Amino acid sequence: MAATAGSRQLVRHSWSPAYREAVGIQEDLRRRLVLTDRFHRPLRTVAGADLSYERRRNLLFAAVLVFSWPELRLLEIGEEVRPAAFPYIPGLLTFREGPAMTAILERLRHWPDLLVCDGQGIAHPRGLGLAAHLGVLFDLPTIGCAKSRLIGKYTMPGVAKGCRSPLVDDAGRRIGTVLRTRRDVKPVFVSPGHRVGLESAADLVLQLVSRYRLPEVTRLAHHHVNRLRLEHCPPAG
DNA sequence: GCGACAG
DNA sequence: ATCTTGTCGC
Repeated sequence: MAATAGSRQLVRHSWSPAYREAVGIQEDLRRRLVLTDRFHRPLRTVAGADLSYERRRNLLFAAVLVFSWPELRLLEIGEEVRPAAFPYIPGLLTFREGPAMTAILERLRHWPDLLVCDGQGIAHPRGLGLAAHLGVLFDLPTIGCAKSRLIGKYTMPGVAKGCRSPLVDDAGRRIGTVLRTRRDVKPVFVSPGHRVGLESAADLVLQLVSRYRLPEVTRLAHHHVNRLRLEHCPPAG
């Protein structure tokens, strides 16, 4: 772990650690997490990040889309295409997706006030899912909005849009919110990343939702990486 | 040993 | 995440 000058990423570490080393990195970065609302300034821009994977060529297609807040006008698209250099291991997703995401963040011209990631925030075995991890590396306010559970217990929230129930860890501490973003549709799992409180994380995600299950910023990022993949890997070959 | 397991 | 065919509904 080292401090860095001349870049937005304030902390650096290996992106190809052995399992035990990766766990150590997460445990270390976890101590730097800020779990209350500490935005650098009032919200003016919000970004969404997502990634697509092409098996045959082992390629990752990542994108970060920056939008104005609250109008959600698209301001910038950051992209990165590169080989996957780390396998998917539950609990170590950041080591697979992190390199592409950090490369994009380093190049953005519009630095977002908030980043929403497709994955967990603190709802993670060591309290440092993808969103929390990226937040600490850049001291960037982040929220994790995952489509399924990694850890934690919960009761299913009501079927109406906006219904929520707490996500709780084994020690009984609250780690996130199971949020119904659309009537009768499977809820999302929201947890704070960095510099955002538990309640605010769910509130913000709900504000970012329109008529679909996922918040607009990650939904559009998802669309974008799929387009990006099709450009590089046309259906036929 | 078994079950669980973001993307 | 991807792969993969059909199916159901607005």
